[in-house]
Amino acid sequence: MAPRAEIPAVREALLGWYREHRRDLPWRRSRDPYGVWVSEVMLQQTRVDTVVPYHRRFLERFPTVEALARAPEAEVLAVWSGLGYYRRARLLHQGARAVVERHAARVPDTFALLRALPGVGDYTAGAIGSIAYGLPVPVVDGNVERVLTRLHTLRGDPRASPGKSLLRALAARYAEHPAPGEVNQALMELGALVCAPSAPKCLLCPVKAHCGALAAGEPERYPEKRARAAPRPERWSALVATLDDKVWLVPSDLGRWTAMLLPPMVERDHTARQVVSSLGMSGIVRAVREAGAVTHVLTHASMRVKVFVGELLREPSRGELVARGALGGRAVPKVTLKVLEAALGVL
DNA sequence: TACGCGTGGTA
DNA sequence: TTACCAAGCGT
Repeated sequence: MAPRAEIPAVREALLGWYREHRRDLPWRRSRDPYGVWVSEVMLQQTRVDTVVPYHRRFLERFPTVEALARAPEAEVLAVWSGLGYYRRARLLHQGARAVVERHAARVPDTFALLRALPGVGDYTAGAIGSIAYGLPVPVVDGNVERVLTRLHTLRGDPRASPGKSLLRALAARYAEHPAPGEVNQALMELGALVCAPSAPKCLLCPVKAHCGALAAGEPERYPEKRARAAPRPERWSALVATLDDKVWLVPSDLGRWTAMLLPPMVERDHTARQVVSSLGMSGIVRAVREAGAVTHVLTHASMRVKVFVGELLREPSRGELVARGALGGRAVPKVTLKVLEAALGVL
């Protein structure tokens, strides 16, 4: 099916708008492929405003791909702490090591070699390739998906085949241009600032004259994506055990926080007596009492965590005692901070 | 293909 | 408040 919108005309209007309205973002101030790579991984499923301070800190701490490759994973996770989707950090770290080993510490400049790096999928390979190296390759993220399905009135679920490959082919035609990185960023920027999921600002849109969905009076009908299941409720009990000014944390064996530091916790709705027994802490904690509850919502689960506090009688043989002031330098997810705050007051 | 993976912003 | 969902990836 031939798209209705004329691609060269849309692209020029889009580029003109982008030159005028592009946000001044840290990773747009240079084309350093490593800096672009870090930004693209951080931006996966994460808002720009959230990423900005993390990107700055990350590049201060790991200014080059070699510096990142040299670092222990725990340090990388510590800098990533709070950003979420921690597997991204592990894969970026593995990717940096792969670049040092396979490509003499130079971020590769072909789509295929980028795509072969850990944590780099079609989107990220396209973004690094087009933005850092000017390769005429497409990107299809949530923004591009929304902008192009609306412009070209593409029906059906764009995440399923054949919608996915049609969309990618269409985006590839937009990227056939001397400045593919600008075109790709312009498509994403329009999706972020104007062509929003709900209440799009069509009156301000530089390509409104070309938009099939607007002409039909139903821009919000697109994209026709499947609804996501609600997070399933989970009931947890956590025990915050203290020794002087330190708290006892253990490396998590949950997939979502593998090896990151959490208070001992169990997926049960327990009493104080039960949580001590269930966690095998009889004989090493005393004065255990309930200290409230916290809620932590993830994509696929909604955790309600009952928080218990107790005093350690001695140093445990596993896990580690961490001073409250030292949490900032460690690999600690938000749920740990929430539970500790409920147990101990403001950290 | 469908699911698991964090966190926070917005309506 | 609930629901959606944001510059996705790996399995």
